[in-house]
Amino acid sequence: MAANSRSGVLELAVLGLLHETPMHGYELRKRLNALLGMFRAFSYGSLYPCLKQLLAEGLITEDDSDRSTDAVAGRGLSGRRSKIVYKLTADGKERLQELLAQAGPSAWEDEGFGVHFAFFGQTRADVRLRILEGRRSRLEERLESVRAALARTRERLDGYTLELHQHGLESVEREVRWLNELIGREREQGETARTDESHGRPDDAR
Amino acid sequence: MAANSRSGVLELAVLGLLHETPMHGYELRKRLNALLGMFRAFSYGSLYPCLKQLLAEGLITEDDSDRSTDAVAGRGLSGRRSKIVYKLTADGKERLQELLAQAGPSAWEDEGFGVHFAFFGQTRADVRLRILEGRRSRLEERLESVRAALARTRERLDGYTLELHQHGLESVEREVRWLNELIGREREQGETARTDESHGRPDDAR
DNA sequence: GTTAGCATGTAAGGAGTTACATGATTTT
DNA sequence: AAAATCATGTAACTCCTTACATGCTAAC
Repeated sequence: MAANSRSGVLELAVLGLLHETPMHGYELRKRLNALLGMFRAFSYGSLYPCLKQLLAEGLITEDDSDRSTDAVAGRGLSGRRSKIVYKLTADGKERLQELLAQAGPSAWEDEGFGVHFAFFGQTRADVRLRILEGRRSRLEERLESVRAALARTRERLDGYTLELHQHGLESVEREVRWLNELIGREREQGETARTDESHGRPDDAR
Repeated sequence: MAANSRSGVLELAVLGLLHETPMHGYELRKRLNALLGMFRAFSYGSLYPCLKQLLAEGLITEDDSDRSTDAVAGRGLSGRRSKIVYKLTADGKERLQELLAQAGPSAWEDEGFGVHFAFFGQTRADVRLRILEGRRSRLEERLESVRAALARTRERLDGYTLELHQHGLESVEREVRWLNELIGREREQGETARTDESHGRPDDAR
């Protein structure tokens, strides 16, 4: 059990992308930043060391399947190819499933949520729901504490500080509404699935 | 020129708060996190070393002005008081003005913007405007690149990824609208001030 | 008198960036 | 053949957090 901690976020993102299709590092980084859009961006300085480590742990391997195209550019036995295409190993796929099944704080805190959400397509329905609910209650906690702080200090705040807090609150409130919608949809889906599965319509727990 | 780089964000926040009123570290941290609300939070592990360094640079000093209350708790000549109240020195005030006058990337990138905005009350009007405009164009760049990436890859995205990008885009668009409003107000104010100045009443150079 | 919270600090380390170094490939 | 951009990698450094260590002070 080489219980390893390699940031979590990057690992999940890399494994998730490589699961869809094998790629080399340079392309991986571009796809990564396109996928994460507004939420995050990684540099080569973090991506390559991560790949190196995943390789060392046997979660990914160099993909030699389409040598044909690379053989020309390859440098025989002497050294490195100019492109190194990585793909998941069986262990890597297992690890990915493990990461996708985690519905803890790492999945709903600011750093992790975007990445986990981006791979919801590969995530089990019940895990999706728990992550969405986890994030929602996390945000609601934050709302409460900021509202309380605001109420306490309202008088002695200048206009700009007030404006900042107002905008912050509204942003988070907006995200909560978004989450509510998503959660609603997930529950509907869940019910439909369960109904289809049984026949008429039994009950809906919750 | 001991051209020093101590993160910027924390330094500004500490100097800004201490300029309003002297405080000890523990209280400073609470005020800091209340002030920054949703945007950031600092732990003691970063605050105390920062205070230590600011002290070493002579930007802040221990404030012995209200000994009266502390004298009881103070431990005579032998050692530490239980509370260490810090205040700005003349150098510290100068440094604060320097930081508040900076209208560069550090002021409009994600990490810095919130803090700079929180101290807009102490910032010159022209600097405020440049920071707001800088942030706006930064966000617009981001919007463009994400929209472009979205247009390129729209077909092969699953629903969740699309949803994530959509929400991200809308959040940023919302912030841009907010900035537009603020910029509009700033310009109005600027004009009013200039009009007043040019004939009616003299000026108030802050 | 003991728990809870105020108050200060340090050491180790996590997570990532910047800047650099190097070379291959494509475009102009 | 020069310039751009693709591609891989490393070393040093930044900024911050966690966990620990310590003691005071107020409340119950």
